[in-house]
Amino acid sequence: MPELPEVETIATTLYPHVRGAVFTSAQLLRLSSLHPLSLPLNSLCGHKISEVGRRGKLLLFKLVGQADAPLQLVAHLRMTGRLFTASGESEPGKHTRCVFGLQAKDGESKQLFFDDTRAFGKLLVATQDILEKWTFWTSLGPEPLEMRPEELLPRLKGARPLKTALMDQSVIAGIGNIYADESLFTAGISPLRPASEISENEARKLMDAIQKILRKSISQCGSSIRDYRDADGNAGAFQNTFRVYGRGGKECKKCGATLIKIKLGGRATVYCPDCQS
DNA sequence: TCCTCCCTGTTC
DNA sequence: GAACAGGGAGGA
Repeated sequence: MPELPEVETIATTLYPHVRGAVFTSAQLLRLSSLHPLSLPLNSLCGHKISEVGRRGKLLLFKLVGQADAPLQLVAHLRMTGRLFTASGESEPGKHTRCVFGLQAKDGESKQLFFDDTRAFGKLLVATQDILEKWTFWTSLGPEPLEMRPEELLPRLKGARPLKTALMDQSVIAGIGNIYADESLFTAGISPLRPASEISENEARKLMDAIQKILRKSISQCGSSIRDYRDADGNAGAFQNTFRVYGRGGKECKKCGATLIKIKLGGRATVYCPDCQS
């Protein structure tokens, strides 16, 4: 499920395939895959891709048009969304939600596919004005890899569990279930601790852990659970180094205790009762 | 602030 | 044939 490291990997691997390409067509195969605030997909036609980036878990295509307001194509992949290119004329698959026609820099025709098995993902074509009407966008928290260690503590407010706060995209952008559990284990802090009761020292430790885990995962092209692949169809490798995520009931790799699995905010949560307090 | 719903494929 | 996976929207 694409979180920050996976989206970063997709942006990096997709960019060489689409750099300088111009949208020539857009076909939406499932209405609900388009965000309600979006302009029609075919407003992209004639626009050239200048950059592929990321903000939190959102994948951003920066576009250059003729005269009108600059557009961006924003993709939220949620659990099972995939973006990849194909050369020539490929047929949409069972789970293809959108197909774009592209004319590459060298004149070659390509396609950009948005596949999404569970159809939770969304595409959004937007001007800056539209983005500013999207409260999720305007309330996105800072990028964890650009935060200083002391920046986390003041953002951890309220009595809710620390893990719930970490997954709140307005607190810090890009962290989902996997990296929340893994970061908390690395920092040695229980996911159940009330967010507002974290000490300055613990918040620094947690920020360090988050950055370490995210960087390590990016260096291994992310984690592949079931569906995730980068734009070249390759799986990541970070799932092989999970210490708690998906390991409920198994032995803690550090102390041997049995890892506890609970539900927190409706999400599976795994932690070590001895290593995390 | 917490719960349910959205989706579909896989596992129990 | 039910439980589970899960980010975010929207409602209680």
